Amino acid sequence: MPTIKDVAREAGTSIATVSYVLNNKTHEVSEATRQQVLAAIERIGYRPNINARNLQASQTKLIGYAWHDLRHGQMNPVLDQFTYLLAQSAEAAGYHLLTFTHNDDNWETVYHELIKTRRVDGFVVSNTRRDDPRIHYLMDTRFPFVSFGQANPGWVFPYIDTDGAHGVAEAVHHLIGLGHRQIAMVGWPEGSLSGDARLNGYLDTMARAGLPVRDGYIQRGEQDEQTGRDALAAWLALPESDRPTAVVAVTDLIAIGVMSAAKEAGLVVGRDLAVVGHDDVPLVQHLEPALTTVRQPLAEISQAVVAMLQPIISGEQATPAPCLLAPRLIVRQSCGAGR
Amino acid sequence: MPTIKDVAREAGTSIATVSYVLNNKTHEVSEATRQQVLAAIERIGYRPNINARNLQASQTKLIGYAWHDLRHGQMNPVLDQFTYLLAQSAEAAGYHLLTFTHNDDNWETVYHELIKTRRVDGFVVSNTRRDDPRIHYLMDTRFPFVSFGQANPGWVFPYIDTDGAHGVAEAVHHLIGLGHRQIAMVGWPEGSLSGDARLNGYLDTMARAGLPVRDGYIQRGEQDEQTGRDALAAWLALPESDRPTAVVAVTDLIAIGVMSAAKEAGLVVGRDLAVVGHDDVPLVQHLEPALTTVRQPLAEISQAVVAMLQPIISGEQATPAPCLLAPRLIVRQSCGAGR
DNA sequence: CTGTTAGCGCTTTCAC
DNA sequence: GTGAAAGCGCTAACAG
Repeated sequence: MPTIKDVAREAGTSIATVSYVLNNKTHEVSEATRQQVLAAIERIGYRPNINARNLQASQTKLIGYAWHDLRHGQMNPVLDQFTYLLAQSAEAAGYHLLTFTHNDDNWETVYHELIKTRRVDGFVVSNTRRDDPRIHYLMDTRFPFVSFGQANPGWVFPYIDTDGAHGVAEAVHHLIGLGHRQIAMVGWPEGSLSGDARLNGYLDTMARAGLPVRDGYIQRGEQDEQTGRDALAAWLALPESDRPTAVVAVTDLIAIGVMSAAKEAGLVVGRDLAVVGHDDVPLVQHLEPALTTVRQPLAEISQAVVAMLQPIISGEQATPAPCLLAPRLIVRQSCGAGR
Repeated sequence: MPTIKDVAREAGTSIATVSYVLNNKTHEVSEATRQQVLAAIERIGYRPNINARNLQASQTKLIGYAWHDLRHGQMNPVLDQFTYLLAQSAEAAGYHLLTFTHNDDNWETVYHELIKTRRVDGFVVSNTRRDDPRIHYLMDTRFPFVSFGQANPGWVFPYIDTDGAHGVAEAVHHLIGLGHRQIAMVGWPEGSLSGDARLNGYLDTMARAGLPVRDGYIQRGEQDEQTGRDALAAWLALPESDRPTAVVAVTDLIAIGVMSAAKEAGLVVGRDLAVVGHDDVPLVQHLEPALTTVRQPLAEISQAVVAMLQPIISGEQATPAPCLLAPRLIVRQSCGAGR
């Protein structure tokens, strides 16, 4: 592999000069020598050794990103997509993603090792929760990081997040615009950051529109299809005039459960019952009817995360202001054409 | 951040001695000084700078892994899972995964850059196909890599793969053992490496068992639910006595299509029709009935891939012998209790 | 057994 | 405008 020395010899200059044409924007090099060096580089196919460069600059141009846990046979299309987009955004900014894994027991060691050996320049953490120990740890060590997702209201740290309340609000507005007045929601158990945000979006919008949230309109459950089925059963158990004509689900998977159960109960989704999901995960566009859903702006988020991380890494700014990005309602057929 | 110099000063030795206790297995250091150094390291919380180490060893301890393409709103739980396990296996071997992205146009530049700048020590490539240009390119450049998946029969390169034929053979055996004689298969369009392997497993086993593969028993289609639905429709169109009593699908998603359509046609899966899927993707254990399926040995594969890559990276072996790993049949309820 | 020293490949002062 | 040289933090001959 050719080094900078080879280029210098080939171009008949010193290695310093080669280095100058390679990167020193301010340092002037005569056009003649510049061309000479460029030609030499081209001729021998030289590319600077990143490792050497990084050692000298004491950086790595690597962003650490912990894999979300797949152990429980679950899946998380949103995070898969996010990770992919994050890799892209990082690359666009001259970084690469170093993905690593850890479990509940050893996570601190893993982060600690990555930091102390200077393996990465910073971290991106996702899948956050209240009292998230990783965020607490990173705030404590003052190592550069940005979070996709919030933690405790009082904690001051840089994050980007989807404006969950806004997204669901938009969904509810859409349903109201379609003529619905009896709108229900099925969410996650209390205590989830994004789950609560989405629920608040529902509650706020209903309140502002002067629509009642009747008893039983709010159902909760884990992240699976069954939760949607159970919710529908509960709604069906209400007096007929009280039953919701439209429902919004905290995720697509739960919306799928609602739809399946509705079909089995003889309802036609899109006509008898409007359903809105959340996340626009793969395949929901192929459901029958295609699912109207709230799509998180993952591409924008991943870009914002990287953009926010850069000044922190270069030490320009300790804690940039957090930022919520608005999701977008993707209207398909599951809410029909209105009442 | 403390460096080796700080440790040396703290321990009252030379930096060489510190380096010796840190890693030179053969070089003897007196127990007294060793303890001294260890204590100093502990005291100041020193960890060797990976970058400096790597520069000196001209290595990176990074394995490049290109993200599978998620652009088309599809998902690939198998590769998600594999990537996660690969990261784990890499870590166990002292490596980390550098994940990167590329598209059909720029892939060569991306690989070239990664290689020439010595960003990674080697690659793992997955999602391979016949005439795979990435494999061709990597064979050509002689840069260390191992593939999860095969390419052209004539190409000599290191790979690990699932023994697709074996897995489906096991599934068919299982069905035969349950008393089935009329077994059909729905696969991918001709030309897919793993699709063809799985189909061959079916054909071979049927032939050896002396069972006929009737007209229409082999259905094909893309990787979606509809393919399964179409297949079932085709089988239902056969004369009643010719209809398959059991079917194996090339993937779980297609099996799900078969099951849904079967239910809609009034069949009870597990009693009227046995269904076997492939891959054991998340959620299929929660189907009704739970899907019997062939699970690829992804953990073993990821370990084998890393194990195979190591000697190649260290230049010990250019092309280790490829290796097929047997999948495992996960028996659940979708084949019932036998006829 | 321990220390001195020469790099790994690059960037960047500091002279010329 | 160009080059010599001093590191970045570490490893590994080579002496002693």
